[in-house]
Amino acid sequence: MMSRKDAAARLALTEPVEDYLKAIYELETRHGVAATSDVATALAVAPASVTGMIRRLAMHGYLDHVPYRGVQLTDDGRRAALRTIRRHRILESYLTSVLGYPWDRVHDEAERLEHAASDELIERLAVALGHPTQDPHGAPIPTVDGTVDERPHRTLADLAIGERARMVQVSDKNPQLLRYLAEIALQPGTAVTMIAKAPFGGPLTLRIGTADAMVGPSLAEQVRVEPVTDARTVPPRARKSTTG
Amino acid sequence: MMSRKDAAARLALTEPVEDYLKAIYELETRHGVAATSDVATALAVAPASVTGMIRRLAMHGYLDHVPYRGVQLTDDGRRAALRTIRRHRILESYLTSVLGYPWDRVHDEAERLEHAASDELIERLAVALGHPTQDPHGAPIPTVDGTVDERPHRTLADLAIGERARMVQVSDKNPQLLRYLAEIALQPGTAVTMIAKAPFGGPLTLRIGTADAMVGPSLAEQVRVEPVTDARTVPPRARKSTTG
DNA sequence: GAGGAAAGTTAGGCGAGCCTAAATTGCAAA
DNA sequence: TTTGCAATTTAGGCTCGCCTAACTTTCCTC
Repeated sequence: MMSRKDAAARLALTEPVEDYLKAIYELETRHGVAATSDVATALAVAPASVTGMIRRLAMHGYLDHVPYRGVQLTDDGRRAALRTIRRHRILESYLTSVLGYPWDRVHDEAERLEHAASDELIERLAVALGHPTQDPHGAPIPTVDGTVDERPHRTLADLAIGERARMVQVSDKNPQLLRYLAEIALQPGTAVTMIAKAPFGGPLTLRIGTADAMVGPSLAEQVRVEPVTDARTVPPRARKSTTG
Repeated sequence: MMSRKDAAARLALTEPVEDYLKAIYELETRHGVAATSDVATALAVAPASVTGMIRRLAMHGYLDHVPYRGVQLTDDGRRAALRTIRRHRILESYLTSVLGYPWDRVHDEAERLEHAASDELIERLAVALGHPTQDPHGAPIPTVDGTVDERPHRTLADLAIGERARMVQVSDKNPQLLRYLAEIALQPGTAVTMIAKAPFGGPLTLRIGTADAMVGPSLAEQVRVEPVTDARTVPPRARKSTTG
């Protein structure tokens, strides 16, 4: 029998290890529990590989694992995952705000840099940005001590006709979607009004500023919104050009 | 028999591969040829590990290897090495000039980032810096097409008494040395005059600006200088504060 | 020229992460 | 309750990059 304390040395936070913890964290916040096969899909590896890594992560106290039942992050695991996510989002913010990257191309770059950057670098970037609270896609940036505001949000598809809302977030992983949103000028902070919904899950018509845009239902499901509480649109943070 | 063309696929430029090519390039420019044991020392691995990697690199056309005689980079190998060195030096420049890193702490950070950064990122940093030609330690930055000015320079220890010279370069790998140089205000572009040399390889006295500084002979050997051709000191490039 | 030290290579092994194929388990529908 | 499928784990194997130990080669000295 091998308890987590028998582990010879602390597990090094290698690139694969950080990627697993991040993926498990994201699945856990979305579905409450991370399934082996979902982790495998997220990381593009075989399910058997996930089982192997899960065993190592659990042995080192990052996960609680009940065989055949799924995994849960421990406090240690959650802390490690949030550290990686903070790095990722700060990097994305810096790349867009300071270096002029378009928002559809920052994900892959941040994905690689997040494993190589030191804590000092990340904090210098955060300072240069004025300690941003959201990344360019509207995702909240965890603090250094590991707290995040992961409120669930409604999607664009949930809006009733005539309802007004403000876009708050979109996944950073779909460049094509991001390019389309840039085209119709829909970004975090933008207010939208639902104009019309075609029946049977057909396209939706949105008013964005003074223009109308037609969007498919699958797109609408990927865009998160929140109610507009004040009269006028207020962007959640200062934003620079993301044209590249 | 296996020629380099039989290699199934192109060798991936992984982190170790880039490190080996860079180390071999640096040894080659210093000593004409890279010895297995010197590569091993530079990378802190066992000589047998170097032999193994050399075989792979030679098989893929990055090196010419004559067993027991040492290695030479091919054009492909030199190109790959210079690409990594360019990334390293641009990163060091950005970290000091834009993010305020002290020059004794940029090496390790750049060492990790150089493997993760995309070409696009490196070129954006170069643009932001105005296409610098030297890094903070005075090392020349290779161009995108792989050319560098690697002129050999005399060292501070070579100066005759009364001789005036301009510091051009110092290794980025010795933080302690770099901190001391910062303390006596000696950096690339600074003019110095040799005031006195103690006999039997004793300490040297230098005039830097209006102050005199005593330096050991081993330090003096690590600082490269060139003759001062014009009347006044001209820094080779705009420089920002490196206090951190 | 011979001998030995130093340098380089070969042999054999290890861990991390990945794979496929073959069990095993859990769940849901009949 | 049984049965079958989907999810998961185990078994066994691979490559990369590293190691130590044992060997070969080179080269320097006598």
